[in-house]
Parts: sequence; C-alpha cells; structure tokens
Amino acid sequence: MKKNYFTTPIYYVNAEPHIGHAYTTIVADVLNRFYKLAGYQTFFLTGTDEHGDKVAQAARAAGETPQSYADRISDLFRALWPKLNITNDRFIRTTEEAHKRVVQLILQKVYDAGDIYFGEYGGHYCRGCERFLTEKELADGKCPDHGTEPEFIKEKNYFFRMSKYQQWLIEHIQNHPGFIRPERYRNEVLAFLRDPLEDLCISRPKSRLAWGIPLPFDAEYVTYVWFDALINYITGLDYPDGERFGQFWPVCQHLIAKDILKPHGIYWPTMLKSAGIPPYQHLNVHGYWIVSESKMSKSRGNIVKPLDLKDKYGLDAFRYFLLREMPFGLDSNFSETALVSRINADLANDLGNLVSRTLAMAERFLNGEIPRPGGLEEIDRDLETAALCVTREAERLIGELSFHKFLIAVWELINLANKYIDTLAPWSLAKDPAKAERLNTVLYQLLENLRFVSVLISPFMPQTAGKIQAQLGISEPSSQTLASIQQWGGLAPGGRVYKGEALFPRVEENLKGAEKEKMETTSLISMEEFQKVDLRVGKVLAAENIKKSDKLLKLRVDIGEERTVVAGIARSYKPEELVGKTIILVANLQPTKLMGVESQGMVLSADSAEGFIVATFDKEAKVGSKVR
RNA sequence: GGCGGUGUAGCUCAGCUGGUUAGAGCAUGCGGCUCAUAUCCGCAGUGUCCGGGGUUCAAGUCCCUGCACCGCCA
Repeated sequence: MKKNYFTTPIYYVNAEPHIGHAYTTIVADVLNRFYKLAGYQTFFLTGTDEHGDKVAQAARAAGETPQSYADRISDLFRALWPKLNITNDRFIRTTEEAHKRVVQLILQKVYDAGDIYFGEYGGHYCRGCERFLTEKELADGKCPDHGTEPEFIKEKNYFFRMSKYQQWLIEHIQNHPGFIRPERYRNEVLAFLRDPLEDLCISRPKSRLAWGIPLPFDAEYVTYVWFDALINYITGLDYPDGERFGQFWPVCQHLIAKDILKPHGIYWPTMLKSAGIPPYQHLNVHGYWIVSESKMSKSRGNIVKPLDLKDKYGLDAFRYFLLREMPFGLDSNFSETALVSRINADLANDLGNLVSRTLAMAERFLNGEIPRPGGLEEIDRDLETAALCVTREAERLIGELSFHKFLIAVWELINLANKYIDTLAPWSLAKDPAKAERLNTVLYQLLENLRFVSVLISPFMPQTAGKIQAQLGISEPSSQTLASIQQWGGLAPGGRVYKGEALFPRVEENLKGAEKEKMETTSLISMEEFQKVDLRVGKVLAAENIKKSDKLLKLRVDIGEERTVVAGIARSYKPEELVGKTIILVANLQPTKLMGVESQGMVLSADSAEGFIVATFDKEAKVGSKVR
C-alpha cells in the first residue's frame, strides 16, 4: 500500500493560534484526506513546540511556570483543530518524555559522528532580555527595550558542524527538484547556500536558560530550541524502533510557512544526514495571508479576526476559501468581502444551487427515485467525460499542491452541469410523456455528476460532501473513494434521493451592510439643494411594456402637463396595475433615452419584500402639486 | 547595504520553454429560461501588460536600468 506522511510545524506556544496556523493545518488536512481517499495509508502529525527562551519569557510575563504556561497555550491549539475538522493522527508536544529521549538520542548520534564540537561564541548580551542581541537590534549601542548597554560576553557552547554537509545538501537539492517546493523557495535556499554555511550553535548554558532539554553529554547545557523542535517529526513516528517510523519515513511531506524555511530547508536535512537518517521527501512552503480589515467589519466598529469568520460563515466555506483563494506558495489577501464573494458566487450560486435544482427536479419529476438511464447522446457523454477527466487530473494537481487549480477544475464541471440543465431543460421533457426515458437519462447523468462532485470536494469540504451524499441516498459514505469515481455509473437506479436544506445560503446581510455604509457616507445637503429637485404629484394615464425589455415600463403621466416616463418596475407591476395610480415624479430630471424611448422624469420607488413598490399618498393628492 | 520576489481589465489574479486580434473569475450592462438558494444560461465591453532603454523578423514573456511595494539576511 502506498504511504504518505504529513506534518505541520509544531506551533510555538508563545502566541495564540491565528489564520496562518489554521491555513497550514487545513492544507495538511486536505492532503491527508485526499490521499486517504486515493487509497494511501497516511499519517498526519501536528503539535506544539514548547521549549526555549521566548516561552520562558512569556511564562514569566504571565506569572506562570514555563510548563503550566505551555500546557495552557498547547491546549488552545489542541482544542482548535477539531473545530476545523482536522484529522491529525497525533498531537505531539516537545515537553513529552518520549520526545526528550529522542532528542537526546539524536544529539548523542551526531556527537558520536564527530559533528558536535565545543567552542566559544561572543556577543552583545542584554541582562534585561536575558539573551544575545544582534548588531542590527542595537539602537545606539543600547538595547532598544531596556535602554541599557549590553555586555560583550564570551560564552562556551556546543556547535553542530553544519558546514560539513553544505555540499551534500546543495547536490541533494539540485538532484531532487521537488525536495523544496514551490521552486521559488528552492531557489532561495540554493541562493543562501552559495555562501559558506556557518556552524549552528545548538546549546544554551543552563545558567542562562534552564527551559530546555539537557544535552546528554554535558548536563550544564540545554538544547537550542530549533534542534529540539525539528526532531518532533521523527518522534511523532516513534523513532527509532516504532513500527510507524519504518512505514512513514522518509515518505514525509512537511508543510510550513515561508518564515521557517531556513530551519527546515537547511538545519533539518543536515541534522538528519549527520544522524544517518534519510532526508524527508518534500518540504512544501506556503506564503502569508495578508489580512486587511474589511470595510464591512470596520463600519460595524468591531474588528473581526479571520479565525472567527469560520463560525460566522461556516467551516466548509472557510476551508474552501483558504484553499481556493491562495495559490500555494504565494501571499494572498484575506478579507471578509472576498470570503463573502466566494460564498455567494461559488458555493451558493454554482454548487449549492446546482444541488438544489437537480434534487428538486428528481423529487418533482421522478418522485425522488434514482432513474435508470436510457441511451446516451453526445451531450450526455460530454458530461461524463468531463467528470472523469477531473478525477484523472486530481492526483496530479493535488500532488503538485495546486489546490486552487484543482478547485477551478471542479467548478468547471459544476458549471458544465448547469449548462447541461439549461440546454436540455428537463422541465420541458417532464411535460411530454413520450420523453420520459430521455428525462430519466438526463436526471441520472445529473445525479451521478453530483456524486462525482461530492467525492472530489470531500477533502476540502467534508461536511458538505457528506450532506450531498446523504441527499443522494448514499448510505455508506466510506464507499465513496477516488476509486469509486474512476468509472461513471456508480449511483444505483432505484435508490431514493431527497432535497435537503440549502447547502450554502446566500449571504445577503452584507449587501445590506454595504448599502448601509453607502447611506452613511451620503453627504448632507442643504435645504436649497433639496429644493432644486422638482417633485410633482402625477397620475398614471397609461402604461405599456417596452418590447425587448423585461424591466422597463413606458408610462404616460399627468403632472399638469403630460410626460412620458420610463420606469424600471416591470418585474413588480403589470402595466394595468399602474393606470390610475397617483405617484411622485421627479419632474426636472435631465431627459434620457432608455431602450429608444425618451424618459422625461423618474418615478419614486423603494425596495420591499416583493420587489420595487412605487411611492403613493395615503389620501388623494392634487395632480401637479409640488411635493415637499 | 546584500540576496530574492512582486508590479497585467474597476477588484482578485492566470499567462510554461518569446510567435497570430493579451486571458479567467468577481463586479457592470443587455438578453433568454423558470427546475432552482432573485439562482442558471448566453452576449457585451473596457487594458500606455509599472516607467525608460536594448536584443530579436517577433517581448507581458529575455537583457540592462529606474520607480513602487514585500520578504529574507547582515
């Protein structure tokens, strides 16, 4: 059985989870779910990174011990993942005893290989910060936080001979194009490796920092946090003797954001090399979410955290948005407006409505029974071919992390199904008993297509996929694997389908929010300016449709003189309903031609639940009089 | 200061190894349908492809240079 192992970084517990953590973990989850669907045996690891200076400092600031502080923040992460429907197999913490043993084992191995030496390191040490400051951090030679001059301290430490493996690493990256991907990050690492690599300081004296894993060969020192943290990826597989390590190493794919490229692209492979462990398969590097406060949330005076939006709009929509919007590797913008736009356009209008209309027709025309299809015509085969084509593309696109391209492909299939419906108009077929078999075929193709779509989207939107499959009467969702959509026709005739709730209700609230904002920003006008508008009481003398327009009506209105007016209210009023009505007309509006008819004014109207309604008076007003 | 990235329609972005009238989605306008979540389908646009040079028969695509923004490093 083919295998795959996915990891997220173990998240550093000096801050609470945010959108970036969520994205990395959701991507790992999508991969994990997809490869399971494709029949792989998988393992998925995430967790928290808990040692080191910053955690010790954050704990001190919070008045806690490092351990209790780490426990608390680690729990925040652990509690978040189920809410995002994450299917990790293990949650690892670097403060676990098992991990400490593995770190010490690796240190000993590297030490025994002769790759660790004791040396002296000098730097600007700030007692307030309890750490070394770089030249750049210094402001006028002083610590920017404490305003004190740091001491130049020489400190003895252990160093990992990273430089020894520089050439090996360069060659490995060059010989394995997918080792670090996308390519931009591979190039970045190669560029970095053009300069001589410095050896890595891997210890901290206990006198300065006690919150770490003791070195096995010198009890006076603890391990540098990165050397400790990276090793989690093999601890998670129960290195060295665990069965999982044999199964899932080195078929390992790390997922990281670009900020931790160097430790993963350089420290980690050289550490593995020194310890005699083969390197991982892929390092998958993604970009940042640029979060701009959307106007929507600003105008309401409350700043919305991206992660909170999953509760507001639903988890699947949130997951879909993250994977659809960001080309893997690049930075992308995150905004509530963009999220709402994706929900309405892609999820409600395209997918949700397709499911809704298909199942409604199956219920209405076939009493909810999955029909037996008859002979296929070309257009029916085209739908099949397109669906099978997306299935075939899936493994390639997901394999190269092109999630957005894959989702585009699925949505092309969804659009094709919508076109298929429009072209074949099943509602017309249903009116003609002679076309019953044709109707059966068309609806079968549509239902089967929904089955394909549900399987294809299931790694991204597991809840939604489940809902669609339930509506299709599929009793065993576990049967719906990638293999099940290698062939058309898996949906068994005779089964029952039913139309459920709308999968994704349109988000209308925000439209109102935008309108509200527009109103708020409308500037104030003076009485004089208002009086420039000549509003008159008018009586509708005649009304008729304008041909070729379904929105416009042509009216003749008496305001003391007769005016021709074109009004965009044909969807709400039949011409005869308007005749005799007393209305309000803007009488001094610049005349304009609409659909070839000159309009000499504008009828006042407003929105209502039933569409446009025209403004009238509650008692009889005098025709032609001024409205104030 | 060094290294790298980005700059294409109102918005968000595709455009591989240079090759006919530069694309998609959203938004906009018009039309069609009525099964459907006022949804769907069709049609219609709009662009000094950041500026300036250069290479070439041919450059959004390659080279040089300038500007703007963003990373990483020192």
